[in-house]
Amino acid sequence: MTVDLDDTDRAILRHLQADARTPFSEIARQIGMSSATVHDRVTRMRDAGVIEGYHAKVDPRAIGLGTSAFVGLRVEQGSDAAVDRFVEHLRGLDGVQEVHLTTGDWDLLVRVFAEDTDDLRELLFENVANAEGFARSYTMVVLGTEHDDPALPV
Amino acid sequence: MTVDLDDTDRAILRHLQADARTPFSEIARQIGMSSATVHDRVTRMRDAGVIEGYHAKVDPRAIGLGTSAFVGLRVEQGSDAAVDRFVEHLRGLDGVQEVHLTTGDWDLLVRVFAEDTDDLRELLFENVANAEGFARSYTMVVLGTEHDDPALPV
DNA sequence: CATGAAAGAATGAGCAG
DNA sequence: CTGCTCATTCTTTCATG
Repeated sequence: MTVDLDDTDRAILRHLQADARTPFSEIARQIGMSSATVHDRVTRMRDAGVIEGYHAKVDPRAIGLGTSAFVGLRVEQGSDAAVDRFVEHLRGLDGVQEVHLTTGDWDLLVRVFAEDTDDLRELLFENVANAEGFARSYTMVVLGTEHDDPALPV
Repeated sequence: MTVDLDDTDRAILRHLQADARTPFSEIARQIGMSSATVHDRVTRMRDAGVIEGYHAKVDPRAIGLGTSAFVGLRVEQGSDAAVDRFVEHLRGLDGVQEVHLTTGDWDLLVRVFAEDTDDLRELLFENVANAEGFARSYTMVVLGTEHDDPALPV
């Protein structure tokens, strides 16, 4: 699971995190290596699971998802199995982007997207609060995203 | 800001969200259009800001970031200017990936990555809690990410 | 929105340090 | 073992209908 990465690998990762469609030849030029080498390193990092994928980042508002929120969720009698079943249910819901198990007041912290507050209410009341195992929720509506850099510090 | 997207655009977005390096020719084949058309649509959506970018998704653990957390933050006398200054400070910190303004108990909800709990403590105590305007924080350590789909439902 | 052509990139084999 | 050169194939890109 742990992978050895040298400075070359890290430089490549920085480029691909910033723009996953940068031509390998361009990355090669910038780090002073041949594109074959870049190709090689990238292949190795994909195979090793360091690079999990390449994804277009879409503006939620542009596709009509103007509302988003973080929702803290508590599951009844937070047993492992109960939480698992609940997570499975959440995973199937449109608009649920991330589900995290966390320490603190809730068992789960969930990131959701919705068209508007009506849509959000529907998602929460009809699809989350009605689910088996649900105990209570705490919704933090996102008023603004001030920073969102998909790149990790490599 | 609002852009009209037809079914073709949406199909293209689904492909690029799932794998941003899918050749346009392959997308074209799957949606029954020429690659020139796909190229055209993609260019338009990039220019319109619908597609904000393409990013490699890197496994945090593979690069030594085994710990992550959501941190709720309260800013002293939560005036706009005070929050803005605080956000600016957070933006400059390594490991701070997202900063959201939210409703609820905190002014800000922040997603952070760290090497381990020691590194997380350092980030929070030395770089966040010491900053001007800081009032209090509430840290939710991520014990597990059960779901993390970068694709929005288009 | 498609066709077709020109430019450029990805990919893989084999070679060199 | 790691990176490079080279050649093939495939993709991107753009002018045109």
